[in-house]
Amino acid sequence: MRETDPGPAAGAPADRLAEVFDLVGPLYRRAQRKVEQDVPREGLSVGVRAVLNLLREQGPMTVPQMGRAQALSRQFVQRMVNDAAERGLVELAANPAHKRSSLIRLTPEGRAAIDAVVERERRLLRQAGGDLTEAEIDSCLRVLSRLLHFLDDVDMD
Amino acid sequence: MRETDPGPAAGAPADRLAEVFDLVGPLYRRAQRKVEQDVPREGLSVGVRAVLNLLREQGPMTVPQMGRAQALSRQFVQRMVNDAAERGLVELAANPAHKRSSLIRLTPEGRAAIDAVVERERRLLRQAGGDLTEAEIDSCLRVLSRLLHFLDDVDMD
DNA sequence: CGAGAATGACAACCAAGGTGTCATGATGGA
DNA sequence: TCCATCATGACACCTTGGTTGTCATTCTCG
Repeated sequence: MRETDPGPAAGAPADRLAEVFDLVGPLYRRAQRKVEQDVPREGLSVGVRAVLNLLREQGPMTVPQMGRAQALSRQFVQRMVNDAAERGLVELAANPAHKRSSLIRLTPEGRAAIDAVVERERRLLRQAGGDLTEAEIDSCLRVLSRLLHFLDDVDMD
Repeated sequence: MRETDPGPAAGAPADRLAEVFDLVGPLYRRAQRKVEQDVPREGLSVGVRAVLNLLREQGPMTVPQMGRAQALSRQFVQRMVNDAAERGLVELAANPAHKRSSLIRLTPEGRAAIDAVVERERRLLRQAGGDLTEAEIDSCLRVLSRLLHFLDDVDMD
């Protein structure tokens, strides 16, 4: 009767991948809520947190680079960076490669702020980890990265 | 110098879990964009798609149930359901368990619409699947579910 | 039966994030 | 070297996913 019959086994790989797909939404919302209720302690917003975290992990980079890295528009990242700069969390550094587009760098205050946030998140995740094995988490990372890169360049039909 | 030193190995489980955490944002955004550019063919919005998909997978349920299932507010789901109902994609069915809160059910049109969407998504995901093994995807599902349920009940601090 | 919980309806609101545009400055090719 | 072009920053506007708050109703259960 139905044209697509997932069946009780739900076996095919693409179907399981679809399950992953469906988990992303709820997960994102809850994660965001957690971050939202934690991050204000340092006076950050979710967007600013994302930017600082990126800088924390990848080192100084330009605004457009960050946009690409996080799948966000250049302009949005710019706003977050400006906001962070006003609060003294990041600063501009000369970019040898491009004169106009300066590198954004964490200030000591910025580093302290994002470190505090990340540290709390990790404490939380440690609890969540439970009996999950490294191998499982690695697989998860592989799957998600694959999905991420794939969604990046493919257009739907 | 830094209080949290991830180190080059990035080994500890909680750190890897943090990586998963960080992937969720970009993934969500790209996934959402894909869905956004696909879903209008059936005249759906992202929110309506989520509702229909839920009904498709879990069968008829009430609005509050759906909200809980997707980590969305009751009211938001209600809006989506009302919207879907206006378009004839879902219909109300008497709920034996609660007289006031009716079960929401897919109409044939609704089923056709969501099936079409899901089918296209699956075609896409099949491509994305590539050489990912079932086992990897399973691990991924386990990790994400764990994370999801954990974030659900725990409060920060 | 009465109190309190659950539901639907509706309004107000918030914030994430995108888009469009402009001016300016960088860059690379003829 | 100069010009066409691209990339960047700045700013305004908008969309919309999603929440919160409130009220009236209805259900449920002690």
